[in-house]
Amino acid sequence: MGVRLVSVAVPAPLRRLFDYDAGDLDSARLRPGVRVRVPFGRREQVGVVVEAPREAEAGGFDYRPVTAVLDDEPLLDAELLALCRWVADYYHHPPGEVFAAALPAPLRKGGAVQAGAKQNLLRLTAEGTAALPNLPARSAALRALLEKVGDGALSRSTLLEVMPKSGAAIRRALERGWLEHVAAEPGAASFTAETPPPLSAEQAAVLHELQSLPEGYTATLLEGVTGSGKTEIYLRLTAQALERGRQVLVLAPEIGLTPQLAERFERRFGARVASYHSGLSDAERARTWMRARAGELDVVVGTRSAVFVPLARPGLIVVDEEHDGSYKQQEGLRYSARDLALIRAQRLKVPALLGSATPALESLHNAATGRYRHLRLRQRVFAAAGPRIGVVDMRAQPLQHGLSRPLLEAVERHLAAGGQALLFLNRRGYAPALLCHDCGWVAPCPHCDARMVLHRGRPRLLCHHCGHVTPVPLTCPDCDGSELVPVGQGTERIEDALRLRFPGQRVERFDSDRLGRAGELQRLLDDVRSGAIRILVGTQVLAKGHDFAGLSFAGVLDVDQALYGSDFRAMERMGQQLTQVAGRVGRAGQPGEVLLQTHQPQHPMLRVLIERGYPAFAEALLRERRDFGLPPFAHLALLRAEAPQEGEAMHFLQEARQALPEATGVEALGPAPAGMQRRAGHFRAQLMLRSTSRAALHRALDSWITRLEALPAGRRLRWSIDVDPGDLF
DNA sequence: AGCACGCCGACT
DNA sequence: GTCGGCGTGCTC
Repeated sequence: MGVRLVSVAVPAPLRRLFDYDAGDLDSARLRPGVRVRVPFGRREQVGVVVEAPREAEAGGFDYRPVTAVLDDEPLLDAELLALCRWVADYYHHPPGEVFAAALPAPLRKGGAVQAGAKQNLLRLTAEGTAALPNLPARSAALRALLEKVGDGALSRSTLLEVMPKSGAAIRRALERGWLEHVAAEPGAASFTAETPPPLSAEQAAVLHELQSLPEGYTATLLEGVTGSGKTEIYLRLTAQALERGRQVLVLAPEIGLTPQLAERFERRFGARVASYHSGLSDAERARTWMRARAGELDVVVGTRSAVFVPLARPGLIVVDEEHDGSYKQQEGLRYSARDLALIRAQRLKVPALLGSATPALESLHNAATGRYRHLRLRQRVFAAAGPRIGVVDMRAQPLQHGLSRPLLEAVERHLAAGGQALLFLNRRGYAPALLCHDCGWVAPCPHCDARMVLHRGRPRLLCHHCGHVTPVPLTCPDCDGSELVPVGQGTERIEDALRLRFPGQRVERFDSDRLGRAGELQRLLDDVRSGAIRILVGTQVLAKGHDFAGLSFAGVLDVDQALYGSDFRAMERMGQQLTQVAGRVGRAGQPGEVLLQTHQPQHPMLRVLIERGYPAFAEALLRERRDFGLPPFAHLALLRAEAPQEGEAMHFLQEARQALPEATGVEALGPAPAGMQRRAGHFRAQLMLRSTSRAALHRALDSWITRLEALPAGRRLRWSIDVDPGDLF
């Protein structure tokens, strides 16, 4: 007597599938991709059917029956299902957890979410157009709203993202008949669409080349300097895809960039566009996921996790700012959304387009070896040529709060000429350390090998690694001395210093502390564009893709910090950040200026970057990577471990190293304590595997992990595998 | 990850 | 004498 068994991915940290008795459930209902409720230990779980039911001999094992089938149609189509299985395989991650990562929370929990409901765009009516000039001065919100919509119809959801808190104004405008709802049309060329701007000759050439690619999968790296009009290329290609009745998936590195992108796509096509990122509610995400799956959306713009959004009619996948490190998830399932985007495009047989002004070394290498087509946009569309880049030798420079005189003078000069200035410092808070002048004590984090950072907005000491907070001590806990001095500069301190130095000029800070609330960034960006904000101080938030038309100066306050990062990607990131910051600068007809503060003005890599630009810099770095056998010339995987007791992680990793299968072109390095050994109360260490052969690396990982799971030492601590690690610490 | 089972310390 | 500490083992 046989049984019918069905393989289910159950959300548990176990690298295997579980078989259930299909009972008398119809095989047509238990298709792969369908969610099921199944008993699992003492509880019930929602899992995903991964393989069609199969007949099996009733052996000694007593399989438990499937409790309920949750979907009539597979929730995950064949492509998404295969993608998830591939991800579980490639990242050596528990399959159930991969499915959990791919599904928005409500679906993961077994809920049913309706797609349906057509999307409405808001459009300015004739009455609205007439009312706009006569609005009283105090109706600022209403005016801003009507002006925004006047530029082209937008959906309510995008509107709320780019203009937070405009909900009331929208309601009022609808009541007064100044705005109206229009149904978003499927595909391109709806009546609401804006007219595309003319292309530069260079853009036209690039577009022509992209449009004459063969059907099916192609991968293209679009290397375009800031302001060269990459987005316009995305839009034109999207137009083509929509005309063919296809959907487009656009990935952006961070939440702050998606609303503007979504806005541009909506404006252009009046089409059915939605954004997908962690700033949205679970319900919104689930709805977008379902609508994309049903083919009701034409364009999805989203961050990392959007790479798992199903597409009913896939036509194009775009990865904007493809070099950005935030495409790599840094915990749990450590996937790279950029890499997955390419895998998906390949499997879906659609083109993939990777855009960046500063491509990742991996992508440049892929282009050089012919895996990607390499297209370039070298000219800026509006601004004059790239900025003049100068270096301030900080040695023997008197500093005011980390600001040198040449830098302050440059800011002054540019402000006087009507420009705006940006100061970049990748360090939040007021000061990175608090020091006792009497005994030399420095406030440490009790849980990490790190110093507490002094914050002044809400005065406190904060650990940037574990979030530990303490009040600011008035006296030294060691010697009772009362002279505690903030050492070094963070963005808050620079902000204060600039306010003092440039009274009457609006200075604003852009970092994750300041931009905590959703929409705050959009508001500040509006004030930058209107010219109200004269000086911008901020962290990498400012190096990411925002356009500032009036910016004529950028200062990078601490280049050295990046020059001596301990990670093998530190130099690459430094070059990308400097180039991105420099790219923000320059107005029409005026080239702009960049100053880099450093104690190492002769640093060879810095010289290459400044004198010969990012492409030459990247080439030099690639040679270095080749010499040291680092990616992209070798492939890495990391076994990370952390334990509350010192030495435990190292001990486990020693055992793990012993358990490594016999050398098969795979080399083990370590174990070594992590760069910051103790973090959040855990001691951390890692063991690196390296191979020039991806296949060999994965073969080794496969058998190794099986042995690791059997290792008793492994059960007493947390360990994880990181394939293609983004950084080594 | 949960959740139960199991075998040693301070409480009504 | 029990309540409960978290080590260990299992989940079709």
